[in-house]
Amino acid sequence: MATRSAPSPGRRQRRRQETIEEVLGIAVEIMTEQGVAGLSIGEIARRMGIRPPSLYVYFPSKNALYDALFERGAQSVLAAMEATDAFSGTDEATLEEALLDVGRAFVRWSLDHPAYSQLLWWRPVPGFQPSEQAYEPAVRLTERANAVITGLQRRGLLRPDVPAGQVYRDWTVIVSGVVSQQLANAPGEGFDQGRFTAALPEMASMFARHYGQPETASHEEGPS
Amino acid sequence: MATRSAPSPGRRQRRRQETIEEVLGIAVEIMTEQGVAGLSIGEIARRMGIRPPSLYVYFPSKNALYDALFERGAQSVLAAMEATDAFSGTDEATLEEALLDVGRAFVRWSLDHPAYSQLLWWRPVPGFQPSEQAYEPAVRLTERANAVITGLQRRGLLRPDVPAGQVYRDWTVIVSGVVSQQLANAPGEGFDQGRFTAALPEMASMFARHYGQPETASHEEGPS
DNA sequence: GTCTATATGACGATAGAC
DNA sequence: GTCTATCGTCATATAGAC
Repeated sequence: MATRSAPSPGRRQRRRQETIEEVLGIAVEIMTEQGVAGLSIGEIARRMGIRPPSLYVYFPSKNALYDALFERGAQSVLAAMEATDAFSGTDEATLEEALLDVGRAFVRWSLDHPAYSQLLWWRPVPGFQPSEQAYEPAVRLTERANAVITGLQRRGLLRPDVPAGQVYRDWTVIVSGVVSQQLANAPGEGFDQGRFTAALPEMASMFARHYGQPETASHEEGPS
Repeated sequence: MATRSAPSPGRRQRRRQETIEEVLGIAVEIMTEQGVAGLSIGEIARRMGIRPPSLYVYFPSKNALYDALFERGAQSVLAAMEATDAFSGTDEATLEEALLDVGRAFVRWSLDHPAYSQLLWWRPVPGFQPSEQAYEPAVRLTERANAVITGLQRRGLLRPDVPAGQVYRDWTVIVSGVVSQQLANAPGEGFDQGRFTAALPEMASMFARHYGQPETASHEEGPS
């Protein structure tokens, strides 16, 4: 009898990866519509035209699926932040500009990806804890953001009497407050129309006045 | 045969109310342990020593239970805020003191009631929308908080060129940012040990400097 | 009025046929 | 790799004992 020739390992793996991507994409769709906790294996299978057990070939459990989604989201926000001027080495911006730059990028990403935001920044899934691997991009983001603050400090743009960690913490509080208020109270408004995102510029101005180095320009403070 | 005399309506209703309170208390316990979405009718019944269907005598559905919890939580936070100096008429505080007072009270309540906080400020339950009745205390809280800002404005403690609504929005952003960061990243630390709650005083100071009326004391500006 | 007993359908998950 | 069959648990609903 005729035997179908086996597909090459490369092709099989590529096809498998395509299916995994399809699952993740549909999962994000469902989470966006129903909330993160509203995701169900059955609904994914229904939309893919397969039976629920078939999904267990790609993900051993629902939490493993959440883990893959967490990692994907963390990579996405990290990439979005790396693309900002403030994150890419050449920063000639003022303190206020740099703060507004990173704040805007973070808030914009969060509102553009509300499902990922809920999964990453809140804990809506009872039993789920992200694995170390899934969390790693988020750790890198924290490190990079801290490095930005340290860079501002090195350039003399920050008050010397305040530790960089405090500046990081406080700007993080403000930015996450904007995200949290906008997502909770008016998630449909988006970044450009958001009544809370509109607070960002004034917040950056206030923050820069408070934590910025007053007067003294930072250029050429070498020995006279 | 002996017939048990029927309990008086008053007694019956009191007993019913006690049971409802017990259900709500246990529900809060479970939500605190497992997260808001982790609440289940079966677990409540198990802890009460009854069968799940018995609970439907008191609540017609799980969402009705969430609704009662929402209302209870909203009443609780409203009461906590009403107890602050800033909310109770006699406010002789400075702008910074008043802001810190309300911010501290709100953050403290939120950290003391993490389950209610998730239910009230985020939307962790897929199908649930609070009823108007359940939401009413939250509306009152917003009105009262806005009135506090207006009162500060009337006393001349706020910059006249900034609308009161903006001051309300921005202080809300900061306070909710503290809550969100503390609950998401270190929920066990509590108010007094919290690494993010520690940011509140400096935030109030920064905020008061930025939005406060500079110099000019507000006392006796009548005709000379 | 309050409970138990019981049933339905959805869910996450596993075993095994093909 | 996908299916059917099945399990245990969940929210929910109804019937009926007491």
